[in-house]
Amino acid sequence: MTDKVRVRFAPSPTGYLHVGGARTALYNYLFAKHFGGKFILRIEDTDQARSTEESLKMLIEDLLWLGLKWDEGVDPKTLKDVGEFGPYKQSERLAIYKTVADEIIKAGLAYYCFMTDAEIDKQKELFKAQGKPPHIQSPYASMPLAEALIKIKGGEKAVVRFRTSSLKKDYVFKDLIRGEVKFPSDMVGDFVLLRSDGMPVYNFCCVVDDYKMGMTHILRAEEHLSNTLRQLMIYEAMKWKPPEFGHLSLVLDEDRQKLSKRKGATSCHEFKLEGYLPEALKNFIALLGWSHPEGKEVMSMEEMIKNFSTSRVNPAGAVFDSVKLKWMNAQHLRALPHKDLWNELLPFIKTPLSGDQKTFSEGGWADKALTALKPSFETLVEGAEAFKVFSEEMKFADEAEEVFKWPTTKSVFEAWYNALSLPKWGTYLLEEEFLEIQKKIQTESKVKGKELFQALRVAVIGKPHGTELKLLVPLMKLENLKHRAKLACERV
RNA sequence: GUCCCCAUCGUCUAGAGGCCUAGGACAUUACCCUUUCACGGUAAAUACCGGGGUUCGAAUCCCCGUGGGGACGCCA
Repeated sequence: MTDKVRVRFAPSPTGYLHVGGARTALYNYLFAKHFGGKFILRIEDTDQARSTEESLKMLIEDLLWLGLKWDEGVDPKTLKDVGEFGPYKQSERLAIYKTVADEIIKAGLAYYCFMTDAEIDKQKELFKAQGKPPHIQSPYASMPLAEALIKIKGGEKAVVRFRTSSLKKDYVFKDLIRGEVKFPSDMVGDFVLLRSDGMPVYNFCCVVDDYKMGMTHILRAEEHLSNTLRQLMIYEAMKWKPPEFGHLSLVLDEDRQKLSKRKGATSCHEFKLEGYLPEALKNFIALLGWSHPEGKEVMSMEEMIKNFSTSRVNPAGAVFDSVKLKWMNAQHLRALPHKDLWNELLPFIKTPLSGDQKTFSEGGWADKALTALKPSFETLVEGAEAFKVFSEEMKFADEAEEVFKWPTTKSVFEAWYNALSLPKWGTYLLEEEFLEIQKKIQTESKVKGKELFQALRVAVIGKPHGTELKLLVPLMKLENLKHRAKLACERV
């Protein structure tokens, strides 16, 4: 086993990656890369009712989109194992768990339990009524192993339970994020290691895998904090040295509840569809519980890796603020070189663009269009919306109604239309040509100020507010401008 | 119910006993830039959950409350 840092992200594949899970994955990734260690993806699919290959593919898709590539785990395409500690899917490691369970049974630290669900429920209710903790007290705890084996040979189903009754002490460990945490051993009852169908249970396979896969540090969500006691007991039973643990706080919604699917977007997939950049999502999620030593907020992955430390991870729960995420996205969007921004934006633009518009070149159409429109959108979806002005039919906004009422508007619209109809223009109007027309309308119609500018804008984009016209107009095809001007004339 | 974790502006946070008259960011408001909007700039407003200790001195350490969260599964 190596001294190098080895950490893992161990999701159970039940659908797209949730932002809470994404943060756990990200912190593990940052931690691994910070120390030059390995980031491993392990698939916890022992709950066969919920785990499907379809879900696994969705999960992998999100992880890759985020750019959190793992060094060991499954191949994204074939789902075959990559790395020397495999298999990495728990459903393929059943024999390993069985061997370890047998060892614990042989040592007398676990036993076969034949209790039925009904018996368990009855006992729990009884204990609860007596104000006792609802811990199972199995009558089979004292059954000799040979006897239990005979029952099993006879076809009876049994779970394997870990024996906690003989352990009477506190379990203490130093959490990387929370400091010393102490659990009394009677906090838990005899818990299940192996289900009656032979499938291992989370707390058991987690320990076996973390140990066998050589994990040095476990960074996981707080909901697992109390599970650590059971896991520590298993490490002790096997005389294995436990890794170091760090428990991350939960990501909460606006009501300070654990983030759930019911309220807004919670999966990375949704943010991808809404036009968020993975770099922005990662940056934002990283800040949900971690901070840069100098308080820097907008960061690249390199900066996060360089500065990541569990000592700067906050133990308190963090509310997911989608407004700030949007701001963060805008920051990353605007910092992107136009060529890259254009490549990101293009798949979101559904309206037709001509060939000269689509192809990016320095100082070309797309470059200029981004300069003009970039400050007005914060997501790629909003960006695509902004680009509709170049190809989609114009709709007049409600705010335009007031402009239509001005007595001067009709003459502005007509002057604009007439100017555009002159035969001397090319496919596009140049900025100087537009300014010239504007000037001409002003002097000839004697309209100025907002009566002129807002009316012109309504004739161009259907709204009195928006991008500076001298930037926008030269990007619009003359025929489009003419068409729109005509529509405007028809309205008054 | 039992055990565990957590607690600084509305939100994310800085803060390791004196640098705190509590700093930054998002959001909010005002102003500036701009014949519009957005971007950008400047400024304002807003927080140490409560009570006890310890100390010359507490946001920071300890205790007790309170509040929030988590766990108590043949889920993970």
